[in-house]
Amino acid sequence: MEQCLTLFKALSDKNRIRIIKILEKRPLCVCEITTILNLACSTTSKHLSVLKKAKLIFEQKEGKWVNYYLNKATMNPYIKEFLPMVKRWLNDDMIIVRDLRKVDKINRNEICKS
Amino acid sequence: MEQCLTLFKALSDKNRIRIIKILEKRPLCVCEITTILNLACSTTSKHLSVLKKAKLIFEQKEGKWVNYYLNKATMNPYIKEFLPMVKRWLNDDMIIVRDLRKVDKINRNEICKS
DNA sequence: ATTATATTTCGTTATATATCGAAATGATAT
DNA sequence: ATATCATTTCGATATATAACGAAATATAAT
Repeated sequence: MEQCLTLFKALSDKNRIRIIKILEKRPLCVCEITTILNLACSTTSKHLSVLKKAKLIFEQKEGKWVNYYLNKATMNPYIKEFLPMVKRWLNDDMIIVRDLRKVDKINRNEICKS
Repeated sequence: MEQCLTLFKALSDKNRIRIIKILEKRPLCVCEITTILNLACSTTSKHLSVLKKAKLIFEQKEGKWVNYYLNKATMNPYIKEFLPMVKRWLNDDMIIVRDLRKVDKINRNEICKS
């Protein structure tokens, strides 16, 4: 039950859904996600920790960056069913479409320096 | 997006998940649900309105009672995928098992009078 | 009509959560 | 070693939500 609740709670925030949808495209670091969502990076970090706790994503360090990956290969039965379902959802949503376009354009070497 | 969020939010509360799970067994009125969950009936009513707003359930009046039904025949694509999934989940959960047993034993003519 | 029962609405309170900016931490490059 | 950049943690604030009891509403029974 707790696992299930953690999963639903993780997905019951617009910005966290946006994160899941952009990670479907490719892994991203915190500052790329921050730029796309237009949030404070501390806020993005918090959202990522919620998604990580729900086992929807995992992280891998790459130098000074922390890359976040969608947990597609999970053994967790809930996530295993859930992720493919969410993948089919919201692909026509204006916000999601716009976010996904940004993923293509973004370059991590150009953003966080400012 | 809003529809999707409303759905996830509706399911991100333990008592509302419990309601969905007991309604899988059969339609129930507010006072039956209130007894099973052991809440104030105003609280139950509020949870039901959240689930109704998310289109997960619908109501039908029967005299002084209001029966709530799981919206199995919905055309809503999200709900259509979601309900069967939730139906497969949590069937071994202690709380759910206990709730489902209560559904069998409960009799609406014996409860709310007190 | 009056009473009883079921449900919803309203007002209040306590708790949870989203957000930010500042400070702390970790890693790289100079 | 110091400076720089990325990320996380912390503290504060604003908003959302869950819960209750009391009052209001709706229906049924007397």
